[in-house]
Order: sequence, then C-alpha cells, then structure tokens
Amino acid sequence: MSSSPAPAPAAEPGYLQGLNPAQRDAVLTSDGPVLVLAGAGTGKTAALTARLAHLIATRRAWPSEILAVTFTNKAAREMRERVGRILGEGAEALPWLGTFHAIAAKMLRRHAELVGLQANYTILDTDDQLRLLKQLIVAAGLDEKRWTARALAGLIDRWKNRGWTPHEIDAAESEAFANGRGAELYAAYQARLAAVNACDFGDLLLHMLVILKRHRDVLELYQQRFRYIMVDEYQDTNAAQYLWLRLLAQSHRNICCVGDDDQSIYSWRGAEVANILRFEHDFPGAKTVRLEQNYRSTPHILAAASAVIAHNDSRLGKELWTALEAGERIGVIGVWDGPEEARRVGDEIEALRRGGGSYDQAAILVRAQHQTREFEDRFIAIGLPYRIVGGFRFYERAEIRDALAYLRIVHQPADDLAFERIVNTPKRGLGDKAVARIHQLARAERLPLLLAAARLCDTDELSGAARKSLGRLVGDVARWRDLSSSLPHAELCRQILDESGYTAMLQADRSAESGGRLENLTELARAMEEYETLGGFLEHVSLVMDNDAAESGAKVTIMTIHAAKGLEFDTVFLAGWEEGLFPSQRALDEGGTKSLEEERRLAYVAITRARRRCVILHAANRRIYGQWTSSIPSRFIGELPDDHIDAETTMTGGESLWRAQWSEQTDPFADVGRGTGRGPGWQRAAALGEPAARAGNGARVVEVRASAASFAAKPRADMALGQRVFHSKFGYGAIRAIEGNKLEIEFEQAGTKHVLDSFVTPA
DNA sequence: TGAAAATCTGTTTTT
DNA sequence: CAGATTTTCA
Repeated sequence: MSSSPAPAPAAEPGYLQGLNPAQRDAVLTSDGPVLVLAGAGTGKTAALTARLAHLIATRRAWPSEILAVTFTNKAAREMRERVGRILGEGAEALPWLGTFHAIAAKMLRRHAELVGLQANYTILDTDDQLRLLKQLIVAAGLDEKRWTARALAGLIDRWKNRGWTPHEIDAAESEAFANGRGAELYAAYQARLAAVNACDFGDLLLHMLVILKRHRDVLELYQQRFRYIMVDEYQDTNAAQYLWLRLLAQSHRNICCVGDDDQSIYSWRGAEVANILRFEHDFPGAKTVRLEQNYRSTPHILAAASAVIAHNDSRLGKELWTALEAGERIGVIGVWDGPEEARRVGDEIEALRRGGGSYDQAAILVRAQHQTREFEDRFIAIGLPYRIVGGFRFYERAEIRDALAYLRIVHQPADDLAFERIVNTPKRGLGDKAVARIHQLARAERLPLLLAAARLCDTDELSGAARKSLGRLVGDVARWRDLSSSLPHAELCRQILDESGYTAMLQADRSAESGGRLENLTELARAMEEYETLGGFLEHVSLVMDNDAAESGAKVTIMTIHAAKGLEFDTVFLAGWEEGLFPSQRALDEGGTKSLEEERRLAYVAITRARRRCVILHAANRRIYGQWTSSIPSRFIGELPDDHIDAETTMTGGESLWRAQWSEQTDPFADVGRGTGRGPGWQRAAALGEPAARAGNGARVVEVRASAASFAAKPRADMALGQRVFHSKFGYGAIRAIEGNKLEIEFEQAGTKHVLDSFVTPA
C-alpha cells in the first residue's frame, strides 16, 4: 500500500504479512495433503491466494503446474486478480485456475475423441437437454406427463455427479424412472449426445473422469503436470469431482483442500459433505489446519450464528472467535405480512442511509428467488435503488438463445438441437410436416439434420415453397460458415441476424418487448468482440452463465442465501424466516434430519454474511401461489440465544393469531373459503377489492352473491370508453368499444384488437 | 395457421 | 399468481 520501504522484520515475503499463525501454517505447509478448515470470515481467500503466490514465488512450481479449482467463476476471477496483484504480471498465466467445469471442458477439448466427441463439441444448456430428453421419452413410448423430461434430467444428473456411466446403473437405481427403464434412457441420451457432438454439464466432469480411468497415458500426463493441487470450497465437491481429484493427486500428493463443513449448502446438487469429513482418511498423513479467528463479524453476530449451527450433529467442529467490539445485537422483527416486511426493510435501509450509510453496504438475503419480488415491488414504489442478483440471465433470454443457435449451427453443423431451434425462426414456412420429413431422412440415413435438409432439397419430396425456403436456409448456413473464417465473429453475428431475417422479425413485432430484444442482440454482438474465436465465445456462454454485468452506482443487493455465499455486507436483512419457507417445506417433508441440517447450515451462512448488523424478519401471513397462508416463525429463530438478540413484534404482527381466529368466526362468507387452505389474509384481499380472491372451485368469491351469468357479462368498473390500458403483449392502448367483458382496443403499437378485459390493466 | 382463451403447474438453491 | 402449455376458434 504505502510507498515507504517495508519495516525491518520484513525479511519475509510480502504475501505473508498480515497473516495470523494459522493462516501462515496453511500457506507454508506446501507439501503433502493439507486440509484447511476455514470458518466463515476467517480470511480463507487471503490464505489461499498467499499459498498460490508462495508456491510460485519460491519456485516450487511454475504457474502452469498448479491446478487450482473453485466453484464459481467469480471466485476464480477474484483469485486470479489477487495473485496477480501479489506477483505482479505473470500470474495472469495460471492456465489451470478455474471452476471444475471450465477446467474439465478445457481438458476434454484435447481428448474429446477418446469418448467419441470432436474437439468442437457443443455444451448443451438445460433447455436443449430437456428438449432432447423429451424426444427420447416420447420415442420410448412413455407418457411424457407421467415421466417428465425434468425428472429424468434430474436423475441423470445425479448419476453423473456420482461418476456413473449408463452401464454402471444397477437395476435398483434404474427403477427410479419409468419402471426400470431409467438406465436404458440414460444410455439412449448419451448416444444421442454423441451423435450430435454435444455434451451436457455433468458430462464435462464424467467424460474426463472416464478418460482418466481408462487411459493411463492421459492420467499420467496430468498427474505429472500438476505438482500442486488446490481446491476451494471442498465441502461442495461431488463424488465425480472427488474421484477426479483423487486420481490427479496420486502422484505428487500435494493437495490442499480448503473448506468449511458448516457451509456445505449444495448437497441437492450432488455435493457430499462426506468428502471433507473423511479427508484425513483418504489422504493418510494429512495435516489439518483450522482457521478460527473471524475478521468479519461482531461477537453478537458470531455468537448467534454459532448457537444455531451448534444444533447440528455431524460436524467437524470449530470455534470461531473475534477480537472485534461487541456491537449491536441481532434484530428479530415479526411483521403482519409480506408487504409489511418489505416496507419495514425499506424503512430501515432509508434510516441507514440518513445515518450516513451507503446503499451498497446493505443486502437482503432470501431463501427462495420468488421472495425477491415483494422487495422489488416496494423498492420501485419508494424509489430505492436496488439490484437483484441471479434470476433472469442474459444468455437465457429467447432471442439470445436463438442467435446462439444460429452461431452454433455455423460452428458445429451436427448440432441438431440448434437446427431445430432455428429452422422456422423466423417463420419461413417450414412447419411440422417439413421438419418431420427432415427428421425422417436424418434418421434413415444417420445424418445430422442440416445435412438431411440439404439432401432433401435435391429431391422433390417437399412442396415448391418449402423446398425453396429450406434450400435458402441451408445455403445461408453454408455461406456463413465460409464467412466465419474471414469475418470477425461479432460482425458475422450481426450479418447472420440480418440475413436470416431475425432482425426484421423483431422490427416487425410491435409488442412492448421487441425493442429490448433488439438491444439485447446488439449487446450480444458487442460481447463477442472480446473473444478470440467463435468457439471460445460459445464455451464462455455455456460455462459462464453468471450475469454480474458491472452494475454501477450504490444499490441495495437482493439475492438468495446461496448466491451470497462468500460475500459480506455491513448490514444484512434476512427475510422470511418462517417454517415452511425457511426451513423450506421441501426440506421438512422429504430428506429428514439431513436436509434440515443443510437448512441450518444455510441459516449459518446467512447470519455470517453480516459485518455489523443483522436483522431477521418473519411474517405472520404470506401469499403463496396466490393464496394467503398464515405461518409461524422459523425454528431457527428459536435457536438464537436470548442474550444476543433484540426481539420486536409490530402490533399487527402480534395480533395475527387472534385476528385470524376472530375473522374466521365472524366472516359471513367464512364457509366459502373453508377447506380451501386459505388463511386469514383472505378477507383482507377481498375487502381491498382485489379481484383475485377466488374460492376453491375457481369461481370468484363475489359470485356467491351475484348470479354467474350476470357476473360473467358484467363490464369491469375500471374500464370505460377511452380509458388507457396496458396489455402484457400488445403494450399500451385506448378502449374504443366495450361489449360486456370484451373490449376493442386500439393499441399504440399493435393496432386494433379484441381482447377480454381480464387481460388488460388500467394505465 | 395463428392468435386468444382456457387450463395446467409449480417454488428452493446453480456449475 | 404468473408463466408455460394446450385447446379452441376464426
């Protein structure tokens, strides 16, 4: 930092300065297996980074001889930057620092042929994967409603996480899908993937695992190369990753795993806490280092978090301590309902702001993504700047995926899924029958769809128009492929979008969103400019799905607890601590103790994100799938020690039970809602005139009084001639005529349409 | 064939 | 309740 020379005792390298004895131990124990148990906020990343720097600075290994694995792209990026800062330039070239998936993808490009792929294989996203599985399920003569693609995808993913190839699935496992046909479908799926030269996420790891197992020479190559192996977030590794590491570490045995069993929150994704619990057994002679001094949180926060996690049984056990001042107790606030929760948090944040705090020092952490909505609504209303992490991702938008499909088919002609996606987008008169023909020929001749399509154009099987249109598409793709070697790919992308008619299609679309879509495509082409090759860009897209586009300005962060792992904020609001929401109903229903313990670890992660202040909220009533439900505070709140909390219940919240009881009895229509699971908030909704309140049979509640016929034809009170309205698809418009509940609306963009009143809102 | 209406379905968490 | 999917109608 300072420009003055380092003080006298600095015979030691800079990267050790500021490290405590335990951290030093972790850094300097370079050889042999090491397990670093790093509690929350104990300077794990600092130690890990210093260790990496140490290995390089002392010439124990070249940067290219170190395998450093992280779980997120963000963590990898951060580590690269920090090592770079310590070592100056040169560390930029840490070729084997990255996520498991990115590293596996890189290796697999080199050895693809060993598992029947070509080096330019496509990495499928979830959408493509589901589409493919659906086709297979239908082809197998199964009812796709009973046996969903989603379920099969989940199952196959689990198998891959465990490192099992199709023939390793035993009958009992296979039983889990379609009466024992699981393994058969898994095998068919893998065959299809190979045929279209593609693999899914799980395959990146599994294929490489298979290669390392079967090909001694490849294994030895990497065993020799990686003198040192470092793994971050070891508690989150799955079986396949574990087997991978064990194979690679065999020769040099210099493996250092950093993790915290109390922060293991990804078992649903195949992570096995057991990996960290049995490290010493797997690597005999392993040294264990515990990082227990916490630099992040106040004693109150730490004590509360420790008390909660102490309720878990299977732990390695750590005792965190801090030298910081006591600070504020944890706030526990009970409110009436979701909207009040959002209002309350908004108020608190504004108060913080008035007290000189900045918005970006505060975060709201939720259990499930849908909880963000309540806050978003409120913050829009009061104009509080916020940012939601996660949720809709750029590369998942339809127009982006369409554009990518065009690029994919140009890059990799066997990519049938990409072909299917674009063959009639934009519309070019190639309907079901034409596509079916192509499929037919492809299957018969064992050709990729694109080639089959080309072949089909030479026959007279298709009608004139379809044939001409298909011929044009096939020709275009061929031309774009030629162009791809000479044209910068961002330019190629723009050209493809124009020439395919995609841009024109969006321009012709007068709906409210089309403008944004065009902008997204411009942005896509711009993003491509940062990549050397088309293949490199496509790989980036599939591997780096994160969307933290450098948001500028001070904003409050709203995100899930999972997304918050590894982050810290001065003030943290933990919303929705109610039974059924957190811990989630699902964890309570299935999974038993194991998943409850995982929920508790999630609670631990949540609390330990806070530096100075942590506020936990719970609401007495919440609307779930549009139904009001009353709820009780989370058991985790009960596990917080009294000495470290300040509990506060708002008047309305405190009344909740009484009020619920009372209104159920006196409400004249109570029987309407009885047995439908509707909570006490129901008549609140009705009283406010929300048209959404419905009885269990789907009829409007008001209908109890009015006859169905008269109600159905009754025009909405808020709709009058000339009224300006908004339609989610057509945008803004004005009512030209009203006929019962049917409206004739002249839209500003989309022209005149006939629409039911329930589809528009007053603007 | 496409758009509008009815019907279904689902809620953790993500590389 | 909202988004996706399926069915219906012009």
